[in-house]
Amino acid sequence: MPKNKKPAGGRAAKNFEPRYGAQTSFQDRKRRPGADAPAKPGSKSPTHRGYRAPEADTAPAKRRWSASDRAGRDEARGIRSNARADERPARSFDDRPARSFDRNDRPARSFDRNDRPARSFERRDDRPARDDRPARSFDRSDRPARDDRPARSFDRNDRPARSFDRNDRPARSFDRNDRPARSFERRDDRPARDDRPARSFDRSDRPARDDRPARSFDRSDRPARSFDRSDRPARSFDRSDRPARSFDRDDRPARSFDRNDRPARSFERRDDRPARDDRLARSFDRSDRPARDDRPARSFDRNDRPARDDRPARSFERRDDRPRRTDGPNRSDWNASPKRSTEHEQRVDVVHERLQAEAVDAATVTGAGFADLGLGDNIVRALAGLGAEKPFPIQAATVAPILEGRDVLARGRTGSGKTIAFGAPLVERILRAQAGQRREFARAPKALIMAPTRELALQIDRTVQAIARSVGLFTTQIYGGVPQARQVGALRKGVDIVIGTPGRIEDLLNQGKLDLSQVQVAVLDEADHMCELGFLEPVQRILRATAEGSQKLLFSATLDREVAALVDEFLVEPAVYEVAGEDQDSSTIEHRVLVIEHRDKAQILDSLVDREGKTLVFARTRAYAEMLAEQFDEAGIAAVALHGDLNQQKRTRNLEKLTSGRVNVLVATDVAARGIHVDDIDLVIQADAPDEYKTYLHRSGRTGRAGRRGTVVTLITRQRQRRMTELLDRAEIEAPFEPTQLGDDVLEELAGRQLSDVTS
DNA sequence: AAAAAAT
Repeated sequence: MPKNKKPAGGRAAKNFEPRYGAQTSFQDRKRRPGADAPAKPGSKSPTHRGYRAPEADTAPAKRRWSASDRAGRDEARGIRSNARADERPARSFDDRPARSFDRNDRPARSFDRNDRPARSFERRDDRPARDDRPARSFDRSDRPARDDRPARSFDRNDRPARSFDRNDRPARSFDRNDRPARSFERRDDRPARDDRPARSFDRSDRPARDDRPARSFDRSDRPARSFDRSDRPARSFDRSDRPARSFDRDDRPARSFDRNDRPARSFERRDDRPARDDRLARSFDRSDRPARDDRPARSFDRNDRPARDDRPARSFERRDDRPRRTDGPNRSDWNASPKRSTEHEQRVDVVHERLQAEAVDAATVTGAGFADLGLGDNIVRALAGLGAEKPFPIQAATVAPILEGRDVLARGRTGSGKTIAFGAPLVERILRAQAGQRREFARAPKALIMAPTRELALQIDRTVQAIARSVGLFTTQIYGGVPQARQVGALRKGVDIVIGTPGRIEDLLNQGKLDLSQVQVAVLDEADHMCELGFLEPVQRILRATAEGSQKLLFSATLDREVAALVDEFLVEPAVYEVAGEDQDSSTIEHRVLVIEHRDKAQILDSLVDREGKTLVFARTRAYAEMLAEQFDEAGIAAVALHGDLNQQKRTRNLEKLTSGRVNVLVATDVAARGIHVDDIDLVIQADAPDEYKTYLHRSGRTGRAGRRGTVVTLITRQRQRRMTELLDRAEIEAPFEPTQLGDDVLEELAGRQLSDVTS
């Protein structure tokens, strides 16, 4: 397909060949009547190869300049007047104005890669392009248009219209429904895959495989993947039934061999398995969780926790506490609606084995500074500039092994400083690897960081870029929802660290515009999430494109065996870390569950959201998130939404509105559940309870960051109490269930929480 | 259900 042609061109782009290309296109231009002026100096360049580089640079640059010139230089000047006043005059003095122009932009750009200047730059690039594709440029120039449109506020009022659009959206969601179809294709592909990593596939589908007809039957049965997931428990059920599976396990020894080099983790695990039966009683004691009875698998996992025995006693205490919890709210209600609960039981929430980790005691590492951990002065200064004077425990734990080049798995709870924990040593490592080498034009990236959402990728870049620039390394973001041109342009010039989301990364990879073959360090943030359906396979393909033996770093607040699919294939003797004493008892987050009548929900949300501090509201669907934002607006509370139905510009802008405090209420889907850091969110409201305990942990982790206080309120109906209890158990969270009606004091208390906190 | 590519 045409894509196959592109890679060739793209690869060539790294060498000088594209320049020939540029020259030819330049020569073409030269023949055009309109390009006379730039043509003259450039026409010499092909004949004087010695001068090729500078002149070739000049020529295309001038071409660009004249084009944008025509398209509206004045406007461009206006936009950049400040920067120009500072820098441009001097440089435009150079022989090669255009080039120096680029250079000028570069600082600006790298500066701005996050922010806006890049935008203005992009605009300029687009302008010439606009002639070619008016429609697109129109979309973009939407911006000016927007200003013209009082429409924004009008939109709000108009939202009926929007909601009308939304009615159209079902069509969209229909498209979404097509996706399953995609996954269908994928499934079809899988057979082919049996050749290679069939194992991950094996794992989930093994039972089904034997009965392949049944599989297809399942599929037709359920449009729902969630059914798949719910099958997992079933799977585990199969486990016990099936020697076959244990047989599979036996097959793994090959794999486990790889592993056995590693900490006895896997070993112990295996040793534990027999022991599990013995421990059943214990697990019963612990959880006496209803779910457990239903799900052998889970108790399995729990049993696996023997690892815990090694850990601080806290986990034990936890467990002792838990029975109390179940005493608490609503045991009688568990029996109240068994049907529903079994239905629900089939839903998502899978508890994987915990990774056995070396618990790093915060006390042992206090006192050590970043410099002591092996980071250079510039980086240490950059970290201080980011407000990180002293390493957090997770950082103290991971920096040294990462610098050693080890593969690392790290679990640190939300807001514990994971980004710096991998970002700083990653930069140091790349720096050391490049010591003495010049930064070449069009050099291929040496490090790759992947995150599940664009916002998170952006946020990571903000941190990592600050560190990287302190030592002269460049980062770029590669994520979807925005035009490729600027990203590709940055890659052409050469970057050291790529930060992005899997979709666009793979896209550019396939187009040959992104070369990962030089990547020495690959990071997966929210690694467990990246191993979930829909993410795992692209991530695997991307990781396979990195350099042989590249270092892999997997981070998440909820890191567990779910990452096994990646660990088995990509990690060698990984070091596994978590921070001792990081449990909910030591958390700064207070959890509350309000049991409400569904008919009161809207008004209760209104009263909760009507407050002073920053509030993040989670909804399950995009449509509901949008609806709630609208509802709050109509109730006189400024609110914006964040979800995947918005274009990237709106997403970015709406999140920024909360960050900057222009609004205090953001209603989001789970796109904002993981990783997003907004400094002072003190209340998280779950308008819809999450289905997975991990989701609960991540959502609630948007508050209480870096030791601040925060409150999480979850609204549920009576029917949901049992599920909620189970979920909180898995999350190891204690939360009172409070029957709540409109006008109850608890609503006032929660809405005013920030004020009372300030006084205390 | 959501997210992640673009069209």
